[in-house]
Amino acid sequence: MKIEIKGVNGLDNKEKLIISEIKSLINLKNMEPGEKLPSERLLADRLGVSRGSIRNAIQKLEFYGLLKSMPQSGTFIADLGLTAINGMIDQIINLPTPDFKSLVETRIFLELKLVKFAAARRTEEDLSEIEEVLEKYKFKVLAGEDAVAEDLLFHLSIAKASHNPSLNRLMLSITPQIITDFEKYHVCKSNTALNAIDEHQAIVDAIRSKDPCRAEEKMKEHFSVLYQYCYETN
Amino acid sequence: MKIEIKGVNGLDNKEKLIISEIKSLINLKNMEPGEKLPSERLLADRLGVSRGSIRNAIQKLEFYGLLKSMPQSGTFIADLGLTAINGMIDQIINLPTPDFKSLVETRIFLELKLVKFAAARRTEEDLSEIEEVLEKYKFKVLAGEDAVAEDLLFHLSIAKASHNPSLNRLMLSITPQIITDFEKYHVCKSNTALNAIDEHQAIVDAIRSKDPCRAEEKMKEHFSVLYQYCYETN
DNA sequence: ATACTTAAATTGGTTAACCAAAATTATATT
DNA sequence: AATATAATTTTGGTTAACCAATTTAAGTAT
Repeated sequence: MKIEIKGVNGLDNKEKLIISEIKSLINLKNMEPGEKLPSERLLADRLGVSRGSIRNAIQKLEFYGLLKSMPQSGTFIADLGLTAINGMIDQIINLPTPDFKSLVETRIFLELKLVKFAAARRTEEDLSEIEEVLEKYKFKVLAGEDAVAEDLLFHLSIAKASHNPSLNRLMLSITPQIITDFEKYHVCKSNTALNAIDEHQAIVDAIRSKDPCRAEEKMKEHFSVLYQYCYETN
Repeated sequence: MKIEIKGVNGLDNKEKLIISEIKSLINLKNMEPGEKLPSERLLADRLGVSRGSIRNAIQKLEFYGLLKSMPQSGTFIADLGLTAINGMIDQIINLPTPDFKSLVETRIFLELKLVKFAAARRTEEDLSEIEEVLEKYKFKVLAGEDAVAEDLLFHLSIAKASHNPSLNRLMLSITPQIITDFEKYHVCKSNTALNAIDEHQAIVDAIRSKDPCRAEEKMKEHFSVLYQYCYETN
């Protein structure tokens, strides 16, 4: 039995409630940001839920950098000031689940930058890794087999070579959703197309030459079909 | 007692180990992606750790869209193919902790796009929300008070108006780290500067006029000092 | 044989008890 | 009185038992 993974991000109602309650408590106690949050036990008791639920909610807020748990010490609030904390939590709670178009838009935007950085900053090791992945991709395509995974790894290897962990992280987090949506909407049947090989090769050549502009240009060409799909419905 | 929140992202060694073991198990059993992961109990037993630790690791991978837990049913692997799963997990485990420069670079890159989208897509409601936040910012600055929080909320309100949840999410996740690093490195003392008011106002004007190019231009001006800081050390 | 019903087993989620490290308080020593 | 030391409390992390929904298997009537 297969199942669809969707709504990767986003919080369920219980998480939203607990996070909201935590926010209220921070305000109520007029806590100094940078100080400790009440202990998990106290929070659990105060909100009438288990510690596990509290820990789960804390982990979500840790992802956004608002909290940080220290073993045997406590959970600390980011030193942002109450106003900022409130504003951020409100936005986090109300953040809509990204739709397909947002994801595609983000991916194109991201990858055009990532490939520029990669061309500018790639090491010899990065380059050989990219080329290695490309070879595997070629092999699969020429064998007439499905090469979605190899295509994905090619793009991820470029993201890695960008040497910007922050952007790389975003790339990693939106990639699976895009891939699965792709297959759902049947947007891209060209993963096995032969011309994609040339496009990939052109990108690698630009990266090898350390030519950011050309790299971006070639990536844009590679995304042309996707680009149209994304903006024709505007 | 205050503490510094750092290394927001990134996994600790135990998490890395468990995730790595899960990867091995998926490969060992040659599991079909899209299918169920072994149950938490079985994983905990197999890896010699508690279910809680397994659940923690699963939640991390859920963030990257590789897994999805369904109540009373099981944890499902994203339908990406084994090769892709392996590649992604390897990259996730080895993802470096973003340094300050990466974050600043990402923020500038992000916000230049977010403000363009905001100018193109903002609703009347978005606009009045942005203007409201700006007024609060002005008030604080003119009163000679610290306005870091209000500055932050201004930028977040623009991010929201971009109507791209995916980019907005990234913006939210890097913001606290940047703010705290700012104060640490003393990069920007100009948060209370009067000229920042004019810069913010110019950005809002462009958004009101639905002029994406001008919005981006004004945002670039607003970031000029930061921009220099980010790239002068190149 | 097939379709339907029912009972047992499995699952992720929840709760409560336990652990070791850290922080705090109390005590002793100079 | 100030400082160092030891006992106690508090903390996040871990483990184990429990719950309800789901899934699977067995049973039964058609």
